[in-house]
Amino acid sequence: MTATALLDTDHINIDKPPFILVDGSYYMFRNFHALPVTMQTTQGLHTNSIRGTLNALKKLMEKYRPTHMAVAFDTKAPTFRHKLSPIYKGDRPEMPAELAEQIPYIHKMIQAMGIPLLAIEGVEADDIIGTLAHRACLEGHHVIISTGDKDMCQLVNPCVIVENSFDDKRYDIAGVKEKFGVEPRQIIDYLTLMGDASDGIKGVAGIGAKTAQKLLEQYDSIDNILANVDQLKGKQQQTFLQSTDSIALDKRLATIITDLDIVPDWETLRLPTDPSFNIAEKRAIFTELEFKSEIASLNHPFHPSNNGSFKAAEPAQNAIHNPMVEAIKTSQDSKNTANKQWHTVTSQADFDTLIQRLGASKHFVIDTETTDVNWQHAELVGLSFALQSHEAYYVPVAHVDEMGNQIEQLAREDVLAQLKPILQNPQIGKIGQHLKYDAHILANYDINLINEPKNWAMDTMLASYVINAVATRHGMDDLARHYLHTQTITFEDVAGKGAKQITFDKVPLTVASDYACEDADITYQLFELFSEKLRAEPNNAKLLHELEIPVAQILCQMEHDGILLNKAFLGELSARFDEKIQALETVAFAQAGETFNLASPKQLGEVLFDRLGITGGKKTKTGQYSTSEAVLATIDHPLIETVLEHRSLSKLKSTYTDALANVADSNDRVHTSYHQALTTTGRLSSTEPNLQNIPIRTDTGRLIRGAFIAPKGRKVLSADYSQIELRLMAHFANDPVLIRAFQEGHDIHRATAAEILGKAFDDVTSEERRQAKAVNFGLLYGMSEFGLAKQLGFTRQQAQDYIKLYFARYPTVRAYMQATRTAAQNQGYITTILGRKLFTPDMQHPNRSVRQAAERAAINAPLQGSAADIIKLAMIAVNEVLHQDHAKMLLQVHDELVFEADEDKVDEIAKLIKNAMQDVLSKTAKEKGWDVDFAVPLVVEVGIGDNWDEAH
DNA sequence: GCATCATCTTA
DNA sequence: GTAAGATGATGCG
Repeated sequence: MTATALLDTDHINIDKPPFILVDGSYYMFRNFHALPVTMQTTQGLHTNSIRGTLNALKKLMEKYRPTHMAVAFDTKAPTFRHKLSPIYKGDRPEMPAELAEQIPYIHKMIQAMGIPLLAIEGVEADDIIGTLAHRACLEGHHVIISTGDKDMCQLVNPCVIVENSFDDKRYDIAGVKEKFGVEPRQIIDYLTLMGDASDGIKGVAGIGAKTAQKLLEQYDSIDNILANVDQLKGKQQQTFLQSTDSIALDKRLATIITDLDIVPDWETLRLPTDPSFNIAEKRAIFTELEFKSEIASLNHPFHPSNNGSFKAAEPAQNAIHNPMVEAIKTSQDSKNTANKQWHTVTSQADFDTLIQRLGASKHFVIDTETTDVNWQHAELVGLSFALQSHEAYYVPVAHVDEMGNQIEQLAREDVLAQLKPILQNPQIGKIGQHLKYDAHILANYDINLINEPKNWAMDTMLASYVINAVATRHGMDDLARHYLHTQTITFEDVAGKGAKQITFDKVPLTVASDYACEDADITYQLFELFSEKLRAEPNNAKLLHELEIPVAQILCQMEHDGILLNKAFLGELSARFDEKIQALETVAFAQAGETFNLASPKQLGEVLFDRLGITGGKKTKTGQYSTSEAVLATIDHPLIETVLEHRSLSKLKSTYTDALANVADSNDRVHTSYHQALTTTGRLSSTEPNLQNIPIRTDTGRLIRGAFIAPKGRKVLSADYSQIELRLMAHFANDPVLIRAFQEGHDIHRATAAEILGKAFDDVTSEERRQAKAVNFGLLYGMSEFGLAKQLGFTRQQAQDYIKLYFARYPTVRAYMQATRTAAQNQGYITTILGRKLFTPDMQHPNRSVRQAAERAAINAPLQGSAADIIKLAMIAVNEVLHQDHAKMLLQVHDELVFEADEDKVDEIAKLIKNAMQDVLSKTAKEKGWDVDFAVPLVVEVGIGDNWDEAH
């Protein structure tokens, strides 16, 4: 019996929020198949179904603001339908393990959210929903059943609507008619006639959706069809007569029960109205699931980015939303439940106590919170501290309320004045995550954190990098996840992202304090963990304290100083380039016979290969024509030269002349950022702007280097290591021929050519030298004959022969390459000259090309990595001999250091630098306890000029 | 508004 | 063939 007959719908109050009944089992399955199975926590728990179910529930609650709700689930226990029919749902395959593991989490999550969950052993979710919908109707509620199961449409009546939040389709009475062509009350018969294999309903043979619809339109019900079976045609009549038994069974299977013996207690189906309800449980489960935005919602329930968090319905006119009060509740709660002691320090008395503890400590964590990731524009907003795990302090110094008004807090200058002696005292070690940034910020307030390497007890980012550069990225959130299995509150969680992001001073204080305290706390926990790891591997500790930390402090100084630009000159170049670019564009359009965007590879490809009919176009992996220089160079057409020149000038203008002028400060100095924990080999990288890829190869490009100058009375000085990676290869391979060539100071490429070709050194042609150079570089990059052939325009056979010849002359090099490969394969890492372990993933990868790429990287890693070690050490050595008043180290470009130096002392300074750099292994490394016996001389070439072009 | 692709710059 | 970062175009939301 369906509910309709019993209903008197006049008393239903549609102004009240509807009672929402959710088919939990449907959402669980549907989301599992709809969302990628790659959604997993770092622990490998699949979360696609959990995530999808959560989103569906949130969407429903947002939409209807219900006061009452229930989610029903099937259980594993057999139901009466199983007893009725042996095939009922019998064909269904075993539930995938990836889904099964999610079920307990889905249940736990729903319960944590305070949503009534109904799962009754031996009862199907459909029947629970049917019964509750029926009861709710009788009591005058408007009901929405959320499911994608069409069977449920039998429950639709004037007060029950079925809705699918997957496709947003709603079925009221008219909707059901439109979709199925029958009344909701006929759905059971409709299903019985046509059958439903997935539900074990056999149906009547030969009857599908269309016939079922037609029959029910004509006869209204199966009972009536059977009563008039004689009217049916021969075959159909036969089938019906034979099917009466199975029809009866199918009908029972298809009928959703609406009168189960369960009495809903409406109070137990009421949703909580307080967003902080169960917050600890919510936090716990979302943390375990690594649902960052959900955690953020808990921390900051009224943030604009938080549009999906659960907010229970309340009459709008009564709502007194006080974000601060709510935020305090949530953060208090989180502190208590996690058993953490996080404090916000706003009174002088509390701060005095903190200062006392900091001053008496051996070391502590410090972290600064600011208004900007770029230290040049950042304002200090607060500082957090940790002296032990699970305890942290946040001292706000420039927070404002949502109106932008100052809030009660200690004054920034007072706080900093009291901290300064402690922060500058190297006897009290500072611990931090990416301390270079904090050092920049504090320097802006005249506090010097880079006075001595010892002042930094640890930088957790650098420690992680030294321990294993590739296991994880080295941001704090990554480290917390990887090493502490903790999902932290991210900055985006508290401040939003993109255009809507707010600055940290506007984040409500309690939320900000939690975030900042967590950072300090996590950093302390990482410090303890990494200290342990570093004790186990003393060379890593040495790399951190004797190499990376001193380098970080030097980089801080270099970034702070910045290099002077000749902005007027850059402006001239821009104008000149622009003029030429315009002219080239006109020419290109004439040559192409049409106008198009020259900067668009897509349009250019179409013009060249489709319209001008040029053949030999190569496609990129996305299927469009490649128009890279290498491809265009093989084409003979006047348009090509124009395009290439246009491209080259556009590149120079947009990437260099325009961009550099834009990032210069008010004193015309540019401050790059060096990233010290990014590359897989130990190299630095440079961003905003990247000053490690300033042009030099072409004359036009090289002009840009002329814009890097020194102030009046100073010169630009450049010092670079000559052939450092090849020297390292000679050393590692211990190759007598190469070592002798370096010892005798020969041009190494010419010497290589002479050796391979069996010629006298002076008889080597420039073409032969070029080829030898390509092979030498190829070796450093783990070359294949294919790659070499491409580089030199050789056939594969020629390339193979050439390599063979090389290895015949340099057998030790071949042995070294093979030994590196083996080491990477067997131990999973290679080591650099200072013993840095560089892990080599994918050496056993089943995909051949991935594996070969890994092998090439493994061959290159000790060479590039050792060169990186050497120049880092050189920076330290040079810094020790340099007088800050007379010269500044400004740039590092992998094998080159760039300085500005007083003109009258520049020759003397050049000698100091050259010697410090050349002696870095024989002297500096040894002083710091690395025992390196380097077989070839390190040679440094120094240039001096009025700009970087002249100096190089 | 944001992510990805193709291209080009360096050591 | 190694290691990086920036740009404009393009396509998705």
